[in-house]
Amino acid sequence: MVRSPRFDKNGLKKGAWSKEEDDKLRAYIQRYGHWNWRQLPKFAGLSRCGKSCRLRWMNYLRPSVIRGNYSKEEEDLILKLHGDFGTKWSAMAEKLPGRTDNEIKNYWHTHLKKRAKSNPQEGQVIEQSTSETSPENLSDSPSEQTSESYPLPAEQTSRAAVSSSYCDYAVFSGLNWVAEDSINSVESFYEPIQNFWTEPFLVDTSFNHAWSDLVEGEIMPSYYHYDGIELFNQSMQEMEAI
DNA sequence: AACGGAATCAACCGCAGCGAC
DNA sequence: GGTCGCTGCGGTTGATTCCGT
Repeated sequence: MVRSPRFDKNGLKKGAWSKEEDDKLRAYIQRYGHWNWRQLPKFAGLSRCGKSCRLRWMNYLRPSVIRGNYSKEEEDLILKLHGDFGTKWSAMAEKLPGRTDNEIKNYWHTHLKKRAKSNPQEGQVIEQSTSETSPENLSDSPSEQTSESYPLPAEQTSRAAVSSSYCDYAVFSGLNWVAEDSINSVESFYEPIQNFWTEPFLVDTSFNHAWSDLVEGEIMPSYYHYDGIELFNQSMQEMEAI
């Protein structure tokens, strides 16, 4: 089901991701977030292009991604959203927290396209019966509508509330932490890396400033050499121990 | 049991949009 | 206003699995 691994002319790996690669990417983003997808694989020690890393994270490794069968309600909503949005899969994904655009797209092509074709009226029927979940009535916050439309286990609901970017790695690590929360909670959880959290790239925008000027081939900015690599390796060991 | 076509889904590719300079 | 780099999106591909014969 997955493409066999191979290397392109630039030495970048393509094809299926190994568990080791997944672990590296997950651990890296858990620690540092995805401050720059293009540079990320270099610092994470991956022979992948940034695009591939981003896709793997967004569609597979991201903690808020729900894997598993689609419920009848989800199917109906996808049918209806397809009527509203067409092939705007990312817009549809926003209304289906935990499902990725790629996943919805695949599911549409493999399951729902035929259903929609054989019963073109279905979307309209669904629209009437599920008017409370129509885009116009949906909250701007995906997580809010999720908890109403599709009750999720508490853990999933809280995860869905923190959907992307720099928050994901914190959620993944089980911190139940969101951006607005105090840094203190993180510091107390991860005592050994408190310097990391107080360094410049703690703040979203500072990621770029702190990292974008790196010299090619330099693994970490000099002032992060110890904390960065050592703690990254430590993180990997911690994960393996779990 | 063996084969072939259909179904599935992770991953790739190319392009558009956006912000920075 | 033009160019460049980066990100995200939608369409497509291809390896694997499933299922009927």
